[in-house]
Amino acid sequence: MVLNRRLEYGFNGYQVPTMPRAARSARKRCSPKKKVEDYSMCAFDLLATVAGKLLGGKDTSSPSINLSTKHDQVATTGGNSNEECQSSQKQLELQPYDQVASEIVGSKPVTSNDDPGDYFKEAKRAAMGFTDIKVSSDGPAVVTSDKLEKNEIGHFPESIAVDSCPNLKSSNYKLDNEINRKNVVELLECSNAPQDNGPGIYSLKDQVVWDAKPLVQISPGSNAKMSFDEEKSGPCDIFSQGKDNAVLDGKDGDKNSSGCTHRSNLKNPSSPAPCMGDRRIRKVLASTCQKVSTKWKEKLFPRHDVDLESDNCDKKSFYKFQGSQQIFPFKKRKFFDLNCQSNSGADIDGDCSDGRETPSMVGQRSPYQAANSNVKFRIESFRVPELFIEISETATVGSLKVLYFLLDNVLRTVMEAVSAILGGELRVGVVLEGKKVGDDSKTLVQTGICHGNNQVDALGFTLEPNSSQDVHFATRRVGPSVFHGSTCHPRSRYSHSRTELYEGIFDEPKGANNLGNAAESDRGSATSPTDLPTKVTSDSKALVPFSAGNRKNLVLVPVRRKSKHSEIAQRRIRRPFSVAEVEALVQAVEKLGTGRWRDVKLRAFDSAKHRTYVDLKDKWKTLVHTARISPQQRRGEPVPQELLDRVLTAHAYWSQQQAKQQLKHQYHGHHHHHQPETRLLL
DNA sequence: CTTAGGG
DNA sequence: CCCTAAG
Repeated sequence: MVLNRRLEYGFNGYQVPTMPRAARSARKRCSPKKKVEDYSMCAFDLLATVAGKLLGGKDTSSPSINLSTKHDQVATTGGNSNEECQSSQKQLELQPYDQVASEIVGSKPVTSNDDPGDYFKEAKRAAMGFTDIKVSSDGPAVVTSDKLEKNEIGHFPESIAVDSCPNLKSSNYKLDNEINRKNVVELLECSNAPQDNGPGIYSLKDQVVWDAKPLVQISPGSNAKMSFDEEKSGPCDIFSQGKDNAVLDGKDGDKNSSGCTHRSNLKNPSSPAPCMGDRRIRKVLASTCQKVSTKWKEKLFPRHDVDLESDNCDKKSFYKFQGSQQIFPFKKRKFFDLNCQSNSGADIDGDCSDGRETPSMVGQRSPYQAANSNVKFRIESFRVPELFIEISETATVGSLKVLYFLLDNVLRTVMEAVSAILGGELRVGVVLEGKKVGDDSKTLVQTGICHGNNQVDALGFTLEPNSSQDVHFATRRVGPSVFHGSTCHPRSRYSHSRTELYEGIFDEPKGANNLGNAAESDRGSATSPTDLPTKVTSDSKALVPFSAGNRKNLVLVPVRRKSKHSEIAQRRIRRPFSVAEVEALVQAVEKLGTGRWRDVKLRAFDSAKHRTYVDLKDKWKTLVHTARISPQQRRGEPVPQELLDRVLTAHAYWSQQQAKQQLKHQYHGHHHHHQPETRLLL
């Protein structure tokens, strides 16, 4: 028995802060709405990119970067700040892809006969687009999680400082301390609302961060100064604010970007972060992302005339760098396909089966330091997308803030996700009608799973951490995710049928159809994303992104879904109404009218779980429209004219009734109004 | 939760 | 189909 259903993935429980309503509406006009998961996914994507960039290095020897968070004040003073690596720091380590691949796929072939746990684990991982990621939380690192736990705020409560190499003059790099930062986000939000140039600064988030298009590149190799010294200015300019104008002085012996041969054995936490030259963040206009970059530039530096092209010498080295590295096609597309699930399902095909490409470890590493926490984890393999961030050499601190914000967010998201997802073993649970099916030895029949359709609908899977050492994650961070509906049992090996998992295959009831009998999946009780929780709910551990005087900056807020089945909303698959359904609908409406969709639903589609009253209402709407247009303009399965005629008739009738009712009310409301209601009934 | 409409 | 303001 095979029940293909769509699986939904996401960073359970995490939401990306939303922007103010006003900004939202503005943005709405320009870009399609995105859902929380999209942001999360994108964040992940971006992070992958950034991390890859940071971690990458042609010398795949042992590139690694340190991601550490400090609890203490992040006094980014002098190169000294690098005392960093305390025992508790995060370490990302890149390792040859193949090695990992074999570990994931090879050594643990997942077949239907194997432990479902592995199966889902892989599926989940794949869905996350990190098939090739591996995290090991061994070593002294693990210990650190405790600290995090203690922290009320959550894992990465405090700001993560994107620390630069020692070369960077701390005096100028006050991003962290001096800027009374209202937090980048806040700045963004406040400063935004600029003239109505549309989305305003928010587009930054959208374009740069979440779109995951290549936009940011961090090129550690050069010591260019941040440039972009913006002119002061414009209202939209959030970068030129008072002291924020300090210009980063990235001076130092610059090595050409490609040349950073850094040594540092990042693996050794105690050793100062190797700084390959200065860390420079600059804008890059990769041909592939030119458009985006431009956009970004426009948004961030509205009036800046900086000519990216003429971005001096660095440009040269930059391109060199770029060229030398292998751009890894991050199958973003695929990534999203998995998540967004095409309705037709046709879009998803074998292409996904090649989930593993050779990771290109490219780029140069730079000390990348996050502040505050002490959890360590290691990424042994990382898929590197294309390119990213870019900031000029003379950008002001203000602009840095933006970058900071971006990176911070991304990093956090990734770290969280990685930790949560890969930090521990995952356990698969089977849930039937809300109850867990504990006995794995029972047969499907015994548990009733293979029975009626109802059972099937009630079948779900949970994926939850199983690591005792990561209780923290298990309890708070990762709400059990639920794969709503799925195959009764994993079939075939994952590597080949992976895509099948993602397909929400819905076998349309052909021909004679049962308006509702068919086992039809339903998106389930997906909870709709809520807006940014700016408040802490005692049990959700959500954070207050920013509060005055609080350095803690924005973070992804863990949100506990009300539903135990924490799923991320996903657009339902399209299920065209069959003629039979239309027939049923028409009949019901003829009887009940057009204002009682609830009743219509109960009357004619009670058993069709996937047809909500709203759906029925919408269908009626389209039916009316269809009936009014010429047959040539109609699409889809043709609806008998007879039915369409009835639709028009019924529609006319009930519309009249409705008008009648309204008039009646009006009449009663205004006793002086004596217009005979019948007058309009003609 | 339902309606009613716009997207 | 989705999203939501309204009721």
